[in-house]
Amino acid sequence: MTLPSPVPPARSTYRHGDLRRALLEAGVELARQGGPDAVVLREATRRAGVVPNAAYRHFASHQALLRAVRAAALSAAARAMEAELAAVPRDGSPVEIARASVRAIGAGYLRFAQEQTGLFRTAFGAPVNLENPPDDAKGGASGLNPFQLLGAALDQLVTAGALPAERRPGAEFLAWSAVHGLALLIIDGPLRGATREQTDPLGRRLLEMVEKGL
Amino acid sequence: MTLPSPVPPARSTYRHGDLRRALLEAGVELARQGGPDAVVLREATRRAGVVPNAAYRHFASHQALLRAVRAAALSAAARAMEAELAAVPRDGSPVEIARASVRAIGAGYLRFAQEQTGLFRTAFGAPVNLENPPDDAKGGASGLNPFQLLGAALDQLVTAGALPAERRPGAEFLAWSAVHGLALLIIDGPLRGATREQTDPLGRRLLEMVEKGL
DNA sequence: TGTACATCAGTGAACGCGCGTTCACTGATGTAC
DNA sequence: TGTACATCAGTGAACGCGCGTTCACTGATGTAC
Repeated sequence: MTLPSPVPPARSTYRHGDLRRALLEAGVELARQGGPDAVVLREATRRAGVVPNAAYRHFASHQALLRAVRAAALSAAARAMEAELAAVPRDGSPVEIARASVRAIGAGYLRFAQEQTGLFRTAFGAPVNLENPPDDAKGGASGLNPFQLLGAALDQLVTAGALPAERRPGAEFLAWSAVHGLALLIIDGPLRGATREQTDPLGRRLLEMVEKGL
Repeated sequence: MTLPSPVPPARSTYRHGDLRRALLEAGVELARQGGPDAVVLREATRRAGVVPNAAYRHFASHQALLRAVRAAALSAAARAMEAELAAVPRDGSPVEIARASVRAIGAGYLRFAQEQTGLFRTAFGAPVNLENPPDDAKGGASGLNPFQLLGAALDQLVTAGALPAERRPGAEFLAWSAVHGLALLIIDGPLRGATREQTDPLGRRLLEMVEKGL
């Protein structure tokens, strides 16, 4: 999974200037194109126009680089969800707004999975600990990670009176399961290759199912 | 991810006898312990007590071996689900039986994910084409693969009158999403390390949500 | 304002690793006469 | 029933690959006097 590196970025000075950022950005780009397995330390240094071991001035190991990339991917996901959330119309009853918010979270998640599959895989594909996210770039603008965003939306649902408080505990796991599962069906499973025209209605039906079933 | 091979199985004869089966079984064992990435051709030959390239008499490539292992994992999943299905009590209204069957499919899937995580990952972890399963070992006793088993249970639900026929199309994707998502949350996500006492109720609530929301 | 020096970011070369795969081979087995 | 021979399953040795990581180094930068 090693792609031909682009332009060896001619460096006038002996020092690079901001190698850590350059490596991280290269790593994110690799993840975007090929998921977590494509985050190869040597390739990142190639893209930064630097010798392989130079990476060790800024990351203790390949794993450390991957962790940083994962954090960035998680943050990108959060931002995608916040964007969807921001588009929710504010005029309407609290219940309507709360319901629309939950749907927006789900839709944002699905959209991110489809449009940024590599980053999605990197953020959510393998062992992920959303309770203790890495320090770098925890969330989006709000500072919340994707899981916390969903939690907040569900709280809103309770406050608005659309979800009985006794059903709230654990509800994020149920909602997350449904949406995460559909995302994977679309990018890896039987729905691979389906068009947005086919998957969007499924997404809506799924969110409807969650709303009704919670 | 290469484990120390066990006993070099002393072979009296020059020929192995049933190397294809031995390689496949070794591959399945590797998958069981470490998921698809642990299915390493050389390690399988080591376990079969044979030189690496001997594998090429029976599998065209590493990929071909992996495909066969995946098929076996898929079949194991189908059998786990059928086992759960067989335990559904047959006395009761058709609606009750149909509902219990759908729940059994879901419960079997979740159980397989928790008890045979490596095989689960191998069967469902990465790109999977359940429409055209490989020829070897398509399903369990019934010959149906996991996805088809779910479809059959949903059909039963329609026949029994518990699910409006017009909601049937695509319903397998919704149900599968929910269960698949929860499985991943448990083995990879925030629910990793949770006990059965914690996850079982979540599984029940999830299946309840699906039933109500479909 | 100019010079000496410590710091430490990036260099250059090399490692061991296990992998999948190719080649020309050898010798056990089953078949035809 | 015995022998000659073709088949083809498993051997032995070797490949190139790209990876992560370690070592001793060099030379640009910022700071203290």
